[in-house]
Amino acid sequence: MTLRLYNTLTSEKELFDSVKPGEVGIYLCGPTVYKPSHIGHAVGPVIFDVIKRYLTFKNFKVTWVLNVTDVEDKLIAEAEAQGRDMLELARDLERQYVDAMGAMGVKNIDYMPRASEHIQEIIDHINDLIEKGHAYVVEGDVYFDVSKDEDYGKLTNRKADDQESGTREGLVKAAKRNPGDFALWKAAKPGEPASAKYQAPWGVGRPGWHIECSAMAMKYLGKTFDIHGGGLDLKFPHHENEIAQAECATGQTFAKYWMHHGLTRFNTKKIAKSDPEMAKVMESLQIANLLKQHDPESLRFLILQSHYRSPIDFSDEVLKAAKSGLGTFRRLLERVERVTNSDPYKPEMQIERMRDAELDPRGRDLLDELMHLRVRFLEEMDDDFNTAGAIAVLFEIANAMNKYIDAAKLETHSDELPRNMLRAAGGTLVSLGNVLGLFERRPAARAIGDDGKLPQLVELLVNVRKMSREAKQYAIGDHIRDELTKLGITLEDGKDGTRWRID
RNA sequence: GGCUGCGUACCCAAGUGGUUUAAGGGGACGGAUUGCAAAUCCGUUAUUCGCCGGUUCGAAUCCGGCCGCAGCCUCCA
Repeated sequence: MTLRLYNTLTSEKELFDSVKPGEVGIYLCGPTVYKPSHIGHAVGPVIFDVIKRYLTFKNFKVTWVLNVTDVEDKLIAEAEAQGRDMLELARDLERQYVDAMGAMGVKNIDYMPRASEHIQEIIDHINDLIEKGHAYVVEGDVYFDVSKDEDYGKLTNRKADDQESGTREGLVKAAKRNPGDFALWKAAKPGEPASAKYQAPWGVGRPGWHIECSAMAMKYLGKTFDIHGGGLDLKFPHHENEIAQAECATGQTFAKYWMHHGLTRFNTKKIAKSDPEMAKVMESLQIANLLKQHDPESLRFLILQSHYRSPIDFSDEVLKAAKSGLGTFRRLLERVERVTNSDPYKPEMQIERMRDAELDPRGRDLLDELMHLRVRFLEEMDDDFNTAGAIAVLFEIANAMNKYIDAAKLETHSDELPRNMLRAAGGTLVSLGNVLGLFERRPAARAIGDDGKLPQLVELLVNVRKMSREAKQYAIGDHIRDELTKLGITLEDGKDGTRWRID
């Protein structure tokens, strides 16, 4: 099975062939930490987390770099507005970002370099470009000269001349040789904080946007590496400029594959801080706020249920649908746990290891079906990381397992053979889910009240209800159940008694 | 004006030339099960893929035109 991925550079799905055999280097553009992150910021990390998991699953040794830009104009302005130190504010926001990503299961980042801690590398990079005639100094600013780069525009297929003029009006510095030239270094302006001032050979100032990424990517991954990713909105100018800087400096290919994920929208509009309409809902779209009301796995599930290149229209409706869908797996795993008496979240068995002697006819059928579904899952992932297709397969696996439990009457019979088969099936479901960062642990019971007495209270009501039902006083029992349902506690009467769960 | 994408059922969404007279999820409805529910299982919900033409033995998938939506060209994941 071979992995294919869509390369923005060629606008085609290409066969994946790593630069170094068995190793993969990935660079994802991370946040500029000047405002709390919103849900859209989670999309890249979640998808690339899956990409790393899958490549690791395919036995590649993966190095994943996600940068933090903490020296930047808007950050300076925000710190100024809040009367705080720039780097202190940056660290705060970075911590919030890391916590939120961790909660959503993003845990495989190898390096999170900060721009402020790579000033020397940036200066060296700029120096290199100046020496090679690709950049020039004007009054303490350094600009990249696009006219000296024949390949400029190759990522987004654009020529500087065709771009709408006027938008840059007032922003175009007279000192620039071409309107498309961009800053590699910005001279310090009066009143700017000391933490944003660095000494460079051509004067005091700070890096321009773009240069930190090519400098840090090359430091951690080498001059040529495999995958560079980011949001669609970064294609131009950010990634175009990164390519220009890096390739003019090294004379070799920067990133082999460019992957861009779709943008998160709200009411079909991109989530953008500068949009006044969006400003009203921004707060509710902050990850920290969303995590207070929704469990992180649902958010992750929602993101992965569409293809990474498609936009996601975020809303309560889609979130609710994602949560319902996830519930199917959670209930199934609970069922597996009950029936097999083993922890499905720590799988010890997989279907691949089942032997014929351990199977009855029904088990054999399930095994065949699951083997087939497992292959389909991997095929979906091989096809440009089609997580939506992969999740569809997981649902089919869940259906097959539920059917098996029903047909073999595993909830009322205790034959060891089918239970083992179910354990293995659960193991495969969970380990495939793990490739997507799902089903990593038992969902935490929602805490309602901190005194821990809730379970006892529910048990009490369940018992009272049981007594009334035994006395055929169904009205009382139904009342208890209905009222609990209203509180978000669902009762399920099974053959072996009543179970309950909190949604 | 230039450059990108996208438009699949009530909603979300996969599928980019035949293996699909279109996966999967949510919702709704009907059935099995249940005292009744919930959960689970079975079934129904697109002969059709924005519209119009073209290429082809064959198109949701390729080409052209039109309509609609979004992104970039200015900070942006």
